[in-house]
Amino acid sequence: MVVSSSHDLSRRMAPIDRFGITELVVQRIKELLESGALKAGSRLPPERELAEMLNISRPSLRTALKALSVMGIINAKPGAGTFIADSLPEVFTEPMHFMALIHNIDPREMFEARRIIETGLAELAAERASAEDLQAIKEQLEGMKRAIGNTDQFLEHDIHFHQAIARASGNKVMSGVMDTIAQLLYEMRRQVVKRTSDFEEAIAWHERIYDAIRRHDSKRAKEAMAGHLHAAELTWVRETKAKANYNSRRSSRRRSR
Amino acid sequence: MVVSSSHDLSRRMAPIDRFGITELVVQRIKELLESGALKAGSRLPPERELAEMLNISRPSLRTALKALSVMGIINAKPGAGTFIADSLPEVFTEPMHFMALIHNIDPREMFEARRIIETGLAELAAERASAEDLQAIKEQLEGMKRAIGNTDQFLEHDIHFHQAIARASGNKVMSGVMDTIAQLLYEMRRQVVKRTSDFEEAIAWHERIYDAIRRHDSKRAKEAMAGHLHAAELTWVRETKAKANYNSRRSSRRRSR
DNA sequence: TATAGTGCAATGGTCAAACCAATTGACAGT
DNA sequence: ACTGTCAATTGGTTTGACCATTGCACTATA
Repeated sequence: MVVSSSHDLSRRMAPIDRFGITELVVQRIKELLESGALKAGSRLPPERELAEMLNISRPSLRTALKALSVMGIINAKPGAGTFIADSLPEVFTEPMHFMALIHNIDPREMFEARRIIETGLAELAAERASAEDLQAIKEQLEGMKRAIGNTDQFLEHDIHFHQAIARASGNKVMSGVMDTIAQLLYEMRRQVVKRTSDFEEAIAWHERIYDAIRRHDSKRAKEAMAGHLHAAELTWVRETKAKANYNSRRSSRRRSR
Repeated sequence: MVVSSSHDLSRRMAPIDRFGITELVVQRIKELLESGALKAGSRLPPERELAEMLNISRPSLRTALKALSVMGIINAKPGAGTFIADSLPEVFTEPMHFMALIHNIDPREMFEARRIIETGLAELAAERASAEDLQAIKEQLEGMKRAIGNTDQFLEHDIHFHQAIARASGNKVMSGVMDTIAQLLYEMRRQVVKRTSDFEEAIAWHERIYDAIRRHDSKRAKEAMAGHLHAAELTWVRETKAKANYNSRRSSRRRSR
């Protein structure tokens, strides 16, 4: 009776090692990426083999892989295999979504974040934009002009315009964050309002931004971007309030029946 | 033959219908958060019940939950239950790690991102910092002074100093991104060098930043933060090069045996 | 009565085996 | 040379069981 817990104790001696098997697999993938054994576009071994290699069951491995898949790190195709994502355009989207939902992020806060990030990006883009970068930005600008009257198509080019600037900045981290925030704002906007009328004003701002970047005038590029985003935020607030008034009028009318 | 592809085309118009069950569960959780049925700290139903509610198997549900767990959205405790995270300090860490690994992100790029974000945060903090915010920042500054000579402890206060400023800015999105980048940079730094000697210089910069924020001088706060980060980057480059030289000397010595 | 110990139930964690579904690629027929 | 077909490969899902940890109520004891 007295001696009973000898091996129990030795098992308790390593309590901090308590990582889930999933986290260990994720860590392992990281190491493989770091060592160069895996890189963008690489095909992972089939799940059954990989599970055997790691000496874990296939469901356990799948759990970890699915977690990476949800984050957009890997893509799995039945019949083909599982691949490391070639580019990571949406790594921050899910986390950002949940952050916004759980913390009740004010859209103003996101506009503020976008202002800081995109003014910085515009500044960098003006310093570094190559001929190809400028061409890409210009194409989106002209796409916007052609899309006057078509709100969806216009917004599409609008997004791509800002993405082109972000890419021209040469900073992948910043451009990834920017892209996520912008995407989220456009989603919210689309939920609030379907039609927007200020095509000309938006184009004028974008013209100014493009022109400044083309001349490698970082100071002007920064100012133009700041002005544009300020105007965009005002527009958004106006649209939202209109919608809110409309809704409250509807609901009060409904209540008064 | 001429008419054939009518419905084929219409089927190609909606290729995104391919959702896995995992993504549907994640989507469902999002909806529950949006509707207010779940909020920060909420306890989810036990897996067995939840699986039955959603009419899916428990492993399938678990896969989705584990994905959220890896992202830091939920915490699961055996015997207790699964809970929505009360705060989300680390939502961006995993995605950022993988982005850095896959895209071979240059540390200079991260310093650049940090410069843009933190100068913006310092500016906002100077405008908005409350008495409590200032107190929190000051405490970390004094902690740094007490920790002179103890690199690890010093860096700890250094991180918290910047986090305190981020919180004072009132912008959770930006502060989350900043925190992730800073964390990653400190990790890299810790791998490269164990001892740093410029305690006094670092403290001088932090003093300037704190002072500017305390006086609500946003322009000076911004400049001080920019100067500090510039100096920090130079230090990092110097340390890295020293380590690289040391390594290359070692390896060439090894080769010449 | 209060407190500490003990055991049971609830809950998350893992595994095994089997089957389904989609894709790919080789093979046969034209 | 082209095209349709079928089988092998591979990811997707389920069922069922068992283990490990925690929480809590119950009980024995001071």
